[in-house]
Amino acid sequence: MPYDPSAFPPFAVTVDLVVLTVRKDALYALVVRRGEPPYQGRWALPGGFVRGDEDLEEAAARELTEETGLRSQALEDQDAGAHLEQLATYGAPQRDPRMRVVSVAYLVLAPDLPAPTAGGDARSARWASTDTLLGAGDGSGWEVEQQVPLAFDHDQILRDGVERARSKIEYSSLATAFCPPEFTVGELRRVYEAVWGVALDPRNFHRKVTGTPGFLVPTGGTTTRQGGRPAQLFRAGGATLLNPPMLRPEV
Amino acid sequence: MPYDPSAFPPFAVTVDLVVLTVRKDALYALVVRRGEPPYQGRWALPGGFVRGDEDLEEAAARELTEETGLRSQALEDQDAGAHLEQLATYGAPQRDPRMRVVSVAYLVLAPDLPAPTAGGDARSARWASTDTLLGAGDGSGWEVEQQVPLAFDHDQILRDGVERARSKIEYSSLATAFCPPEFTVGELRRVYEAVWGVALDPRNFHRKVTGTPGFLVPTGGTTTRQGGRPAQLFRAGGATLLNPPMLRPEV
DNA sequence: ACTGTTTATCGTCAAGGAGACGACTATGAT
DNA sequence: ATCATAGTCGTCTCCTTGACGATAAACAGT
Repeated sequence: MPYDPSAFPPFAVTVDLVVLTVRKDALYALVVRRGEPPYQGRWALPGGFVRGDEDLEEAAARELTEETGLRSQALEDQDAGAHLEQLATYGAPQRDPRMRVVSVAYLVLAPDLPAPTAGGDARSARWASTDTLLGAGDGSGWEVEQQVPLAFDHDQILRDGVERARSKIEYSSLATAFCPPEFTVGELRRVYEAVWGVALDPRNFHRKVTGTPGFLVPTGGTTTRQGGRPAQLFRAGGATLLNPPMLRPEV
Repeated sequence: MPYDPSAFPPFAVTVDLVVLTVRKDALYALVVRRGEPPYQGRWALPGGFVRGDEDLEEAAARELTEETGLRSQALEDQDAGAHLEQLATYGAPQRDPRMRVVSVAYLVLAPDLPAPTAGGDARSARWASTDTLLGAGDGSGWEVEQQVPLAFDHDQILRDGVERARSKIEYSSLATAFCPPEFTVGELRRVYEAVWGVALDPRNFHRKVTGTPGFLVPTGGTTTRQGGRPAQLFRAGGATLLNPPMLRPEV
């Protein structure tokens, strides 16, 4: 069958990025300010059109580098670079008022290090606390700063990304993607605490992560950067699945 | 900014369905025979183009009904109808030789009941064992029936769908989607055994599922359709998350 | 130098879940 | 009546978890 454009409606395909990091004991997401309509002046997730000859993940990695200077490696080698995985695809007919756009969202987990704004095409980018962005109040609505929703359906995408991160660190070693190449058990614990928004017992956490084969590999070094007694430094081990999982405390 | 078609390359967007069911103690997937090039005569996953005014999930539900007569309900009410959820999106530049196509795959879990082929536009459809389709041998390659790969990248999509189903029944009550509205503990156990390809201890399984609050609700009836002592009938309870999860045996 | 504070790490104990498996029950088939 | 088949209830042991005491090694201040 020859190429018959009349047989299907044309779509634009974009990638949107949920880039998460942990700083100041809270979960932060990268947002950029939109310089043009629609939603001009509003904050949005970074993203852009997929090129004609480019794979979806390639496009996501390209946008990530363009907007943050970060390199990604998807699942493969575990060296420097952020974790990147496909999140979900959003394609409601009216989600972009200009035309029919299907957006493939990717989730990126990165350590804190990168400078907030780096790349070229985003005029202004910043890290924003996901709690603030999503108005994660207790329902009483006392929050000082009334948050303007993100552009398009990006609030929903962000929510889905945060939820994916929250559940995924339960049964995988992905939390290490939020840490620098070398980190202490305490730093890793603070990642879990920030992502889940709970306090964990340091002793039980230490027992769990050091007792899980392949999760952590000691590098021999120690550090005192957190204050207190010097802590052992670790690298992420080869294990990607945690069995049994790290249990998220109830409610 | 006005609609500027030159600003982005046009894509076709399709949905592909991984429809899984359990029959004869094995996991089966729905495949249709392609009546036209490319891959003419080869088996493929059911699917089709997303219409211009249609949401992605709507398109998936429509294709499902067209090809199987099944109704779906996504996450919402838990009555008759198959479970439908988004799986992943595939968009490698050359995955369809005719043009640039991005396909949003959906996963459907259905009870055995439906007649293998129902709907209209698929000339020939059948249930095929996923083990056969994916050539799940032990690596020694002794299998009798040399399986021809599915069209396009559908082998990969099917693999991803099966893996999603396998992992998801661990920590959710989704296995009940493979069962008729009323079922016994034994039937539910056979679902787990078929999906995971392992044998489970009937006594421990019984204790686990009946002891998890909200998983199963007794209907009062009993049945003897499996032979042996009559078994209690249950419906799926409201709980969707299993905590603690059902543990998949090692290896 | 001593004291208090902070963070890391090791140990103990009790409660609960899971795997292994014995025993009993209620059907249909021979 | 006997057997085969499934379902259901218990028991025992091992392991993991959660709660929490105790010690260790750094720093800040007095």
